[in-house]
Amino acid sequence: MPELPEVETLCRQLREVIVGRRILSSRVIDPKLGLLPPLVGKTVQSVVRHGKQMIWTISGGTCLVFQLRMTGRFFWMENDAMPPHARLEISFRAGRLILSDPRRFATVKPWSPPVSSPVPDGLEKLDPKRLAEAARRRRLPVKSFLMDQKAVTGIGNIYASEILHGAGIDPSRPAGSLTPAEWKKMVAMAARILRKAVECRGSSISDWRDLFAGQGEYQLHLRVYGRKGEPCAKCRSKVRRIVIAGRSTFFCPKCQK
DNA sequence: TCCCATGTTGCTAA
DNA sequence: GTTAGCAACATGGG
Repeated sequence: MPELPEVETLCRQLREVIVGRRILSSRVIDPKLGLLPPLVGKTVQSVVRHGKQMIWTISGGTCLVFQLRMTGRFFWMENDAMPPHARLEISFRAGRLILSDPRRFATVKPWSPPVSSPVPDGLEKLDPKRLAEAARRRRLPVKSFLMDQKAVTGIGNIYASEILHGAGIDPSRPAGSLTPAEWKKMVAMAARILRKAVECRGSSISDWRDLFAGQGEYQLHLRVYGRKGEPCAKCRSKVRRIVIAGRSTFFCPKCQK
């Protein structure tokens, strides 16, 4: 489920309620999630995002790396209710944090050193020249390249379609065929769209909810994703749906070349 | 019943 | 080495 804007939203909200707070108890409800080191009495020192991963630094030097995959969500609970599909519960003085995950794809892993990565993040200032170089001579569809977490981190299926539409680029084009000007446009659109989506606290197209169970609003701004057969916002041609690498891909055949 | 789903990994074959 | 295609993971909604 969550792509960069959704994970960023959770990180920002989590910082408000758990950073600097002591853990009173922790309980892995579904062991498929992963095993946790002892956390009771420790403090959450920081919550950062890299791509779609969320990384907590815990006092004493441990890091926890969360991957929410398709349906993982965090909920902050200040009463005794338990959301459905709860997989992990961590209690603080002010409330409980629940990781809920219907499809059970989410993972958490302890990690000893600080997590760092040379892969540029979609919210950072991407460098069009670096991207063009990484894509050079590659024939895979540019949409797959954008979603390759080893090329750029954080862009998933929804925002890939949106960014390509914004940049006017056909998602099936070989990644290596884009001109420097097209990479420049792509980087500008990625920054604009992802920033706006973060401001909107993500896209609630089916069931995404933020830490406080609120809906995001970016679904109201989606131009092509999920809009098969509807008129393109730019040229009124019909939006098409195709499948690339097994994933639904939405684009306008007239204004994306 | 079937198809679809905001993700990732691993295998096989071209 | 690169890429496409597929299955797997597991569950719920239309």
